[in-house]
Amino acid sequence: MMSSMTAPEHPLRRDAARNVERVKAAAIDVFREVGLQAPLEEIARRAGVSVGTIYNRFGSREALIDAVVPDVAAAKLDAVRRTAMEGPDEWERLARYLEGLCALQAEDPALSDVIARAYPDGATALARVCSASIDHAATLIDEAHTAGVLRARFTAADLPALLIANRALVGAPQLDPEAWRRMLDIVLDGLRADFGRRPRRGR
Amino acid sequence: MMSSMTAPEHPLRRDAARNVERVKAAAIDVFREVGLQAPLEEIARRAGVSVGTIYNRFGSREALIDAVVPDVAAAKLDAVRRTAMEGPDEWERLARYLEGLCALQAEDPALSDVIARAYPDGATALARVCSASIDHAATLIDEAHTAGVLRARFTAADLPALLIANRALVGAPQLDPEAWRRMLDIVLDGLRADFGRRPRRGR
DNA sequence: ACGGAACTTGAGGTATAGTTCAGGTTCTAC
DNA sequence: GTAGAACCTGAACTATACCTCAAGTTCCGT
Repeated sequence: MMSSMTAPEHPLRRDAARNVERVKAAAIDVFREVGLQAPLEEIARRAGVSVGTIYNRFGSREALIDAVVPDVAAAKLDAVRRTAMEGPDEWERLARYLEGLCALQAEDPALSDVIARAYPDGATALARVCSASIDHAATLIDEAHTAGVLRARFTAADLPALLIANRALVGAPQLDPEAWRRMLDIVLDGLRADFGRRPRRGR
Repeated sequence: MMSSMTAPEHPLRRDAARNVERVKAAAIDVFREVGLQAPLEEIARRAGVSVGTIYNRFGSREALIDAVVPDVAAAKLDAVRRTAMEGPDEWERLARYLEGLCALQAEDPALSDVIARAYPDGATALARVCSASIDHAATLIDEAHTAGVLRARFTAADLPALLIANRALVGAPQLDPEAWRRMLDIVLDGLRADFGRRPRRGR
């Protein structure tokens, strides 16, 4: 259950504390369903409080996101990380990590936004969680380069593009829900070190 | 210059005709600058008329788009097609066509929407132009398959995903303006027929 | 040069969503 | 049991953008 560690500024009145929990729970649900830009009205409705209460308790959407998303995100990102690290070699670990991130995006709009860094600037706790994930990916990328299994031109700086692109795919209602996976397979093939391929770029 | 062939229903009054042209010109500009979801108010402002006039003359945003975008889109798509057809072989023609489409998306938000099929359903003339382009791509894909230079699993059905993903890249202000090109290079490498690559998918 | 059809205007109504705050309610310490 | 702080509510205001229509303006044939 894990007590939600928001510093006990001045002990909240009991009803207020209860509302905070209700709002958090509702926020998690709604964010998961529609993404981080979900209307606060909907969260309030779901929590059985008025919007005013959300502003009273959290101050802003950013703060609500920052109070609610980092824990969830960290847990899921960590699960992906752990799974990926079971890969037998540098390539497989990187590939599984990227695949894990993309799969997370496909199954959870909130995480899709998080992973593509589509969240308000003020969410600093969330930014921290995100950085950790990116750092980890950067490490995997380095290791893959060192092992010579990753195309040389691909760097950690190209990661956001991959995740932003995938966010568009998983969020496109017109596409087959598995479309992202086919694209990712193509990208992963493109990412492997070039086994005697002539470089493109005729002009 | 090419007279804009909108059937002369009942000959428009001179001032009205002039406004139609102004609105069209403004719409082309604004769509190019911000995409097909541009506020009609902005187009009206730019044309020096009121929104009412746009509705009077075109009836809806869809109709305005359909009156203005297909010509422009057809011309640009055709240019890309022609350039691509100069490629020396099946692969090069396909690669250049895809690259051309993506480059169009990068330089023109309106076309980015068109190419990713992000326009209202009612724009039937535009849909026709789009279909032509997709048909052409499908042909290039077929030919590449026949020539054995394209990974077997990639079909014309995967095209929209590529273009939707690229739209996200060219529209992401946080990314390097050349990021889409690096991703595309990776994808193109992934698209080439597998020269003795072990297939992925360990699990 | 004028009458009426054609055209334009822009304010107003709709809808979505954010954000605030005066006033009413509820809790809790005493 | 009650005072008063803490809390909550929801209407009100802001902003964006769509779409409409009554009233006013412009054009053009005669």
